[in-house]
Amino acid sequence: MIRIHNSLSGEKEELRPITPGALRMYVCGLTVYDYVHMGHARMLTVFDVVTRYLRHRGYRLTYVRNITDIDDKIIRRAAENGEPTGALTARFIEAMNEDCARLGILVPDAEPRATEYVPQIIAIVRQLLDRGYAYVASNGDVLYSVARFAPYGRLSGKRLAELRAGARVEVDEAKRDPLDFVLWKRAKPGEPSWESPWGAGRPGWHIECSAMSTALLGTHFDIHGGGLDLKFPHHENEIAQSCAASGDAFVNLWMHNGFVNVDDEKMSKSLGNFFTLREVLKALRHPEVLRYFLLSSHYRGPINYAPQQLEQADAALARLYGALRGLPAAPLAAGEASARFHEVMDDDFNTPEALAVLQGLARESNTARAAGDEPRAAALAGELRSLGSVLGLFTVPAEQWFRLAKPQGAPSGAAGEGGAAQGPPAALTDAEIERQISARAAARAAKNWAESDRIRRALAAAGVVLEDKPGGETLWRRA
RNA sequence: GGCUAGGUGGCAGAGUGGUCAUGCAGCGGCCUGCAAAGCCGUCUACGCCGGUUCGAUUCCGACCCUAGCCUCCA
Repeated sequence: MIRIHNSLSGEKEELRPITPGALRMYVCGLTVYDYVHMGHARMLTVFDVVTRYLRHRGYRLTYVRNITDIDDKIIRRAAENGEPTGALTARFIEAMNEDCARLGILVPDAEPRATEYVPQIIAIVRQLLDRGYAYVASNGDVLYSVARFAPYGRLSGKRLAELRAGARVEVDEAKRDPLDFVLWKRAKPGEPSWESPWGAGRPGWHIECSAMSTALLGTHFDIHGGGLDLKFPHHENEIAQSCAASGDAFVNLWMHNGFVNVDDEKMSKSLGNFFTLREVLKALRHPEVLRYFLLSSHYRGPINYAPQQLEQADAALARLYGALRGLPAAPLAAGEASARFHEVMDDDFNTPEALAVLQGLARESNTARAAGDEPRAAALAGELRSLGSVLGLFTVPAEQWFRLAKPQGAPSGAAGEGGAAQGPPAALTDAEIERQISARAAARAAKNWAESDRIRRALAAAGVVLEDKPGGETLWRRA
């Protein structure tokens, strides 16, 4: 039984597919006017693991993740650049796809773009007008009348009166209620626009998700996800729109991933503590290190980004790869660890606990190997490998993993600081390293420890660490 | 001000009414020509004050502190 925390009830609930054996999930993706940042990376990774795990559990999951390719920020940025919005968004969609591929994010079953669903958006706006949930304002915008939707505020735990009392909502004379939000925005001169029954305009900020999820998954589906910051008002408004338009239940489970913080504050451009995925990845041995880091805390809690944390993830992951190294691929034998792994993952995707299970498996396998019980070691390593791959780990052959170098000069501090690189040690090629190891092996055979140690020190200075194995074999890794 | 999450050992981070999270770092041991890796052990953790209980880090109440949302945001 899989239990998932539902933001709507604030409690863990049993996952009960609307259609037996199948699941439909919609996740709010990116607004494409800039590069993928760490917050996006967490959202992408969290729902990637959700997808992988639910499929691993046998569900036929349809995963839809939208792309917002028209909005104020896009229009503004395109204007600043002096380029059409389409050129801007095409560029950043491509960049996003590159970043996702590097991070090992599975491609969703559909990635609808708002601009491709304008007819569906217009249809749902019309429906809301027909049903009396929307009105055409004096300025030509079509607005949603929040007061008409009784359950408004249920997801975010807010009441209309409280929200109004917050008084931080801009007063807009065209709105009957300050909390009413735009469904269809009348175009200003020079802005991209589409023809509609209410004149040339473009979709509001929230309606695209209602239109696209309905078009691709139907009016009632299983899971809707996104970052915690979308809970209000975006998801609250989606509920208001979709439920009002269809009269159906809309979404069974709402999942929200926590923020990426820096120095315990939410990452944001205004604070200057903003990191793009690209710059973070540049400092890592492999993107899997970031995945390990992201999965080492629970998806709902905050995660604090710091270079030191990535170092720890690098070391922890190396320990796992170390257990995999040098063992023949063994057929999977699902043991106690698998049962435990499923137990904790079934409980609202407890990835930190799942990683602890993997670490335990590594220790057991190492112990068996040290005792000379290679079949058992191989079986445990096989279990480790197969469970890890459910989380998207172990995409690199273990031997190769240790040949990956950790780049120098990790980005720390505020973005933009281009820390001066320390004199990087001359990188040795694999072949050169192997040659040195052969020379050292000869010295060792002659019990010439001075020469043997000299070579080892020289390699160490170049960032290569040696490990002599019992059989006389010497393994190496880049520190 | 309203609402919502949290405060765990040097660091990160799970979890539980009474045995161990896990990883990183440190220390001791085994192993090793010496190392490294690995294994074993170790380092008196659960914000503060009350309450319930045979027993609370875990349940209840008050308090302090932090973060987030209430405005675009993954």
